[in-house]
Amino acid sequence: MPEGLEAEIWRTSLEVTVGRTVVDAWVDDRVVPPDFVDRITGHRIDSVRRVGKVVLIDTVDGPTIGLHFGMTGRVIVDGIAPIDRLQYASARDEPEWDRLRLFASRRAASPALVGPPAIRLNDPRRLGHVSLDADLSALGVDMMAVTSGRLRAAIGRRQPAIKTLLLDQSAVAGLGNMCADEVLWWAGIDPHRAAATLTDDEVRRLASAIRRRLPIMLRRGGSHTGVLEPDVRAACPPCERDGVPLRRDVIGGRTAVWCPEHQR
DNA sequence: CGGCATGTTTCGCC
DNA sequence: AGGCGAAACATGCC
Repeated sequence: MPEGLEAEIWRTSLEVTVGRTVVDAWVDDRVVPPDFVDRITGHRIDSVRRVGKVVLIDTVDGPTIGLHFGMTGRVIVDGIAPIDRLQYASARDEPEWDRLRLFASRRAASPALVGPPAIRLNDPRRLGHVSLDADLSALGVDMMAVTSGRLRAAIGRRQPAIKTLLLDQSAVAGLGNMCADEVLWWAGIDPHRAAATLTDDEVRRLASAIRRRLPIMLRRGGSHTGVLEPDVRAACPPCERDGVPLRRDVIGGRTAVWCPEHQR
């Protein structure tokens, strides 16, 4: 999926739908609960939230819709895609990739007045899904609420590589593969390091990198706007900090890009 | 054509 | 029991 930053961008763009009433929905029932249309039709959108990488749409006296994006899911609001192209997904907008279409109106249900969908979830690979009243209690501290203390608590005595821990949504919710590499680069920590071996100072640096860099990447448009942007990840040029060639290693089944000179 | 991809879940093996 | 890695999922792109 898109990472938490993309979810946050979509959450913001979905705010224009607050106050509208869902008058109809179309679903791909392979990734949407079978009773979705019945349960959601007629309910007014109350608020839009983000938890980790999940966008939540609360309805008045109805269920909370959860949008889970998988690797290639994206949101289109009133025909506008806030993120036109995901790095590793298609630039095309194929209606057949729609998994959810929500039709909404500012009045109570009157299908005759309904135009194009207010909200579309478009996902070529179909690794995403839609939930109703999902249980998100297993998620760890949200990426935007990380502090050194909370990060230290999330690490505990856990021995997996720190890169793996940052991707574990039950430890820290919202970081994905690109942001995890990015904050480790800024913190100067080798992604292979066993999480529990990080010193207090290293945990502080990591928490600080998360707090400082995420808002910057959010402003720039998402997870792909860091030092380790996609071109850099693919080519592994010299590190912009110290000139030593970047390296690629598979850690926890995911490609990690890092600098062997300043990340220790 | 082969390999890889901003992710999550499941399965089998220590 | 618990942790870890590989595989599976599904499809487009380079």
